[in-house]
Amino acid sequence: MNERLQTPTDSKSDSSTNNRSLLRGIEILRAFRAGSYTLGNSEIAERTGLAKSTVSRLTQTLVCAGMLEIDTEQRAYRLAPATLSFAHSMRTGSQILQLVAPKMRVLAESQGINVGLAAADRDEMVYLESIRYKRRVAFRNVVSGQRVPMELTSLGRAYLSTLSIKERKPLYSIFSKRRAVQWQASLLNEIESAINDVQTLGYCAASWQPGVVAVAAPLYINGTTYALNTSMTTNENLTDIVKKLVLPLKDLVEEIKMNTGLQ
Amino acid sequence: MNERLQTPTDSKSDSSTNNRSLLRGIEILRAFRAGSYTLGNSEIAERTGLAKSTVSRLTQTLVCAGMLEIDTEQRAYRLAPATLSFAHSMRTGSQILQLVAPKMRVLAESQGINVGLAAADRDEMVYLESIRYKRRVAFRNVVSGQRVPMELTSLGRAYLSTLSIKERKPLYSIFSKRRAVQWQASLLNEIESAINDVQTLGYCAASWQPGVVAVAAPLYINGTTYALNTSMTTNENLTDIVKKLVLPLKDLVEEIKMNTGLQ
DNA sequence: CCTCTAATTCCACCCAGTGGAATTCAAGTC
DNA sequence: GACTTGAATTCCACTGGGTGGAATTAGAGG
Repeated sequence: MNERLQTPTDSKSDSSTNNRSLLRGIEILRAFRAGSYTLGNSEIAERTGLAKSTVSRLTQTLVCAGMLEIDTEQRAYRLAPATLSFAHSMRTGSQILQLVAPKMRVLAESQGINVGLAAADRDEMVYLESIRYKRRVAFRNVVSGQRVPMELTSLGRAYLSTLSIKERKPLYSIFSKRRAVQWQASLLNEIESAINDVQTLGYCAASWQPGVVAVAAPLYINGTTYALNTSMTTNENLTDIVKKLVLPLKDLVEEIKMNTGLQ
Repeated sequence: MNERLQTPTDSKSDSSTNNRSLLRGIEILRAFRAGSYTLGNSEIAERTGLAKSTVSRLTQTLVCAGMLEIDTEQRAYRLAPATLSFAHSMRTGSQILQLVAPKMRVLAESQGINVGLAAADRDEMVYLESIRYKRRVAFRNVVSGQRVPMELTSLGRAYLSTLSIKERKPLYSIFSKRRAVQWQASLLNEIESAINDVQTLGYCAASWQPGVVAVAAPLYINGTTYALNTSMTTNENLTDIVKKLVLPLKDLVEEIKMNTGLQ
């Protein structure tokens, strides 16, 4: 059964056994990412490359199914409340989150750092949870479900380090297209070096947002690979900060492995 | 275009224009509700009434699409991280939430009560946001996306009050099946009386969980109906408490209507 | 090693889904 | 009010993708 488990990127390729309409319907839902809260049929058609008539029919079906709703003002579709409840049952049911989230909270509080847990979704990382240290509740933005680029973040690179070269390849080709300029210049090297770091030191560091330093490590539980990170806002030297972040991260990883009967 | 907007319950009926496979795929996802975090193919087949071979193929497709993942331990499927990111983009993009959530927070804080915003999904209500007053952050459970029964809650009844009799009918038939005993005895009367309350007083009250009293009012924005509620934990007399909850609720509704160019 | 259950694959049937073209709709614009 | 424009929907003939039942395989437990 394991060999049937899909790696993030063969999603589209494997058109043999897959139900075309269902794949397309999901692809339409996926078009509603950050920054595209409402979409019209033609824009969806453009993004997904589907025929307009097909999109029209599928969006109707998705409305019926309660996954989309119509924004009468904007003459467009948006994600329906049902999508929220999927996230809710996923979060409340997730054994990993149940186990790890409290420990993350404790660590964030005691060390004064941010702690995050993410998983891969195709070519991006998705936060399952992220505890931001010392943010006023009112200002705390919801990060659960937020996407960050796999190729730039410590989380993403930590995840990449767990893949075989064969699995990495298709992802690399996506990255190189998306960041054509940086790729040859430095990005590929950064990633490979980060992967090496994880394999030798157990973690990697990155700072993809100015003033924020993060270190991350992979976590293999129940056949799924996650990535844990610790981070903080700072303008100090990167290497100094890393020291403050690494030990807490390693401790957390160890503690979690203890609790899961070490994989 | 408006008449194409689907009311919650004709979801399944309208098999004419709809894509069967896509509907079925979504229905499979919907089987993963609270309490069913992991499901095997046979259990899914049972719940959805689909043929086992069909379920097998569709779950494979959903894994491919990144909506499900395989739990190797449990020999079953669970919702994938991508579902979280749908919720994220829905929440961050929602104009209503952007507008209302801060006001809800202020109200909860100033009045020492809980404030919630929900929308209908078929025969249930789904919380978009719920501000719980005075809960330690660590104990605060995530409620966004939580489902509550439409027929029992003030939220649900406030929503029902906005529907035409024709739209209510199919929902009533669901409720009467689900709560066969209570329905004839009292439930139908309670609901009708609540609807009447909303139409005359602008709100309705209910206490479906012991020790928690809630009042709710409908809210029509951008062609979609939401419901707002205020609630608190108490063991005082219901009617006394209601007074404390009603004014804040009405103020909030008014304030929101002001900001949306009153529909 | 055998048994039992669950999951997957096979297969023939056939209708559901497809995309292009035509039509309808909504909203500006003169 | 008629015209124009862009989008969304519906129509239609074609065909290949999806279906469910039966057979097969895989895995877990005794």
